[in-house]
Amino acid sequence: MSQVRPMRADARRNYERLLAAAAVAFAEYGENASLDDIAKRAGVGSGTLYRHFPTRQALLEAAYVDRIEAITARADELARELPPGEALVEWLNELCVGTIQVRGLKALLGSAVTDGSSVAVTACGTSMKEAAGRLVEAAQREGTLREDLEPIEILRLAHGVATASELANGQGEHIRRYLSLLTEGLRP
Amino acid sequence: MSQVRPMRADARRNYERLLAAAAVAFAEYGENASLDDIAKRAGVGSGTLYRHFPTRQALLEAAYVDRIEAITARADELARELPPGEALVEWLNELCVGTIQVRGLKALLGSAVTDGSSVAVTACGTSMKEAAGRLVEAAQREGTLREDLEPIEILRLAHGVATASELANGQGEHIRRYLSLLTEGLRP
DNA sequence: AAGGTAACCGGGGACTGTCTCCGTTTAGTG
DNA sequence: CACTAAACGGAGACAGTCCCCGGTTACCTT
Repeated sequence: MSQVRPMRADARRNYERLLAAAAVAFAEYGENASLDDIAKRAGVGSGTLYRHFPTRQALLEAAYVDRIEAITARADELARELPPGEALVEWLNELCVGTIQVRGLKALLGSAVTDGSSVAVTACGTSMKEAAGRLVEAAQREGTLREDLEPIEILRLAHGVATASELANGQGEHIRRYLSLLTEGLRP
Repeated sequence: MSQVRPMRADARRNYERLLAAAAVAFAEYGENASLDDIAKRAGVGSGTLYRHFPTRQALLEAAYVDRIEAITARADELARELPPGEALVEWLNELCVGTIQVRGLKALLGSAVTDGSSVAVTACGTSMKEAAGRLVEAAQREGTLREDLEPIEILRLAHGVATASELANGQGEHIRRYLSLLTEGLRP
């Protein structure tokens, strides 16, 4: 029932070009890069862009799937290398760093963990939740993480930490500090 | 040396109208409300708007000064009613609620605690920092708050909590929970 | 190999928003 | 009342989003 027919050659070519151009543009100008400009860079008309990617979100997600995959893969890598609690914290740290440094990624990850967000981002949203879920469960089993925390809550809190750190200086220099404030609490 | 001459009557009138229209528009459409539309609602030309408020930030701040004042005043009120530690937490909770519920306020408060933000928001930024400073210092003296925390860091973290809570469902229902996760830490 | 057709392309154009410029109006003064 | 500096306002230049549809082309079929 799904579209059995493969993409026509020119369609696929333009799709790839758009993706490449989008990655460059989002990295340079952030999530609000001009879509028409992206189309121009890719050497296609804006109509073509909007046909392949109906929304900015769709393009954003497509341009960053590989990076999302890298992040989720990193979760399992850390799980093998470190004790559960440390693995989780380290992963959250790297996640926050990526969120801030890769312009445009923040918007994507944000809507990925937003309740009731569009269907378009469900794909990367669920894989992030699964990756977080494995680390969270392991840490809870180990006894270094509260039992009542959902994986998605951890992701949201990480997003909050990234936001707070971003306010500090735009770079991610305060991530480790704010992350440890979160894990340790604010009491002496 | 400052401008001794008072505003011309028509100027003041338009200024007030713009402020009122801005408050309505920001509340309705959020921080990205159309500025030309605000001018139209106020019954003035867009040139007049831009003359009185050169940037969106300037208008945003002017429209919400009273609310900022209410928030800072609330800090002292809570300081009188509750023990320092509880006063701080309660204030942060109310701050987060306001941040989320009053559309447009988030952007303002965000740039108010951003390092190296424009001079335009310094006014409300410093009064927020002072209000937070009083609560923070009292709590630290009481021994219920880490010594190494700066007031502005608390404000940034509160912004992060508001962001995380906003991701959950758009309303502020998770604020109390995320705030207590922050104060208590993530360990069991 | 040629031809038919569904899929695809591209950019023109309508729309919305930002922000400036400058001719016109008006409040306040003497 | 007249004069002037201050303030007004809206047209218009510019940029971005997104749709629409006449023209093109890749991929079948025979």
